[in-house]
Parts: sequence; C-alpha cells; structure tokens
Amino acid sequence: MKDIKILPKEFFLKRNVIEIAKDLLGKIVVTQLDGGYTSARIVETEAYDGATDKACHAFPNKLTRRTEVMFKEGGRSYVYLCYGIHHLFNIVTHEEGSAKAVLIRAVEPVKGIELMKARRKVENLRQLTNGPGKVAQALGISTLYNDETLYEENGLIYIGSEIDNVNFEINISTRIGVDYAEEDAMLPWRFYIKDNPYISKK
DNA sequence: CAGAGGATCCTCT
DNA sequence: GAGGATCCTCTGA
Repeated sequence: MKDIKILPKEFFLKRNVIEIAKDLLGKIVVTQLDGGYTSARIVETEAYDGATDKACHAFPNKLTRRTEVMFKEGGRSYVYLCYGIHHLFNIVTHEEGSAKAVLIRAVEPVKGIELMKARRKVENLRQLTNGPGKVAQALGISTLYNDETLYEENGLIYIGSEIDNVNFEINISTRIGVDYAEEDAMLPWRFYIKDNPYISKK
C-alpha cells in the first residue's frame, strides 16, 4: 500500500481552475462515509468557471442557494443532484468570491472495492466509477456532503497524493453533456489520463 | 405556485 | 442510438 499525503488547502487556491483540474488527475479521493473507507485515483476532470462559462451553474457569477458554495473559499465539495437521480461531486477552487469548480468525472478504484460494488450494485470493475454519477455513488457521496472541507486529516472526504506518483499523459477534449452552453461548449476544459480504462468516454 | 429543464445512466433495439 | 427515469432548482407571474 502506497502512502497518501493529504493535499493542503493551498492546492485549491490562487491558481487557475484549469491548472487545478489538470493537477487533480492522478490524485486520490478518500471517503470515510457510511461506515466504510473507499479510495480512488482521479482519472478524468472538467473545469467550470462561473464568471465566464455558460456551462457553469454559477454563470454569470449568479449567486443562488445552489451555487452559493461555489463562491466560498476553495477546497470544499460542491455536490448537486443531476436529472433528479445522480449526485455529482465537484471540488470548489479559488478564493472566496470567485465561483469555480472541478467536476470529478471518473476515478479508478483503489481501496474499498467491495463496498463500491455493493453501493453501485455492479460487479464489473470498469462499470464501477467511469462516469460522474457513478463516482459519487461508489464513493458514497451525496448532496448530504455538499460543502464539506476536503483538506482535513480524518475528514469525511479528502484528496491526497501518492508519494511515488507514476507519470502519465494527459488528453484534453471538450466537456461532456454541455451542448446547451453554446460557444462555451467548445472550450477544451475536459482532462483525462490517456488510455486509462476507467475514463467515461473516448 | 406552476412549468421547464438538466455537468447522467441504464435498457432496449 | 434513442428514450425514459426522476426531482430539485430557478424563473416568472
């Protein structure tokens, strides 16, 4: 088992959300929820920017009850219900007052795989976490865990890096499922680990 | 307070 | 590849 070092709060601040979305690739999400420990390697992310990006719920810097958490200081969760069924897990970035976040679209299961299978009611490893709704379900993340800080030891959810992180190539594409965002649907703000079997789509 | 629509997933064809 | 599930959020009156 590799050691995991928790990312400090600073990781989520004072940098462009694009850079953070890229840097989150290869990092480890740990959850300690519902009496179980699960961890998974992030293999696919998307950046959202409430100031300029029509695909973002907080565009154009629109403050509502739902988007409120995105305006808070980075390093916390933004979880919302999509299509009435799926809980989607995002990581808020930047300083207080700017509404930006990174959607975790796919992960590679590391620990607690049996628990993930039970939560997903799926046996096939590749089907376990290769999509944003699946990620949240497998890790036990729901809107109950909106606005949780992500950088605390023994937190419910935290993000860590492996000591001996392997190298990988990053692929870039347009984001999935945001056709309604007109020209912003063309932004190359989706990032994923090349050839990783757990990404949601080619 | 009604109506519309969605950062998805699963099933069936 | 198409369509349905399902419910919360936001809008406008």
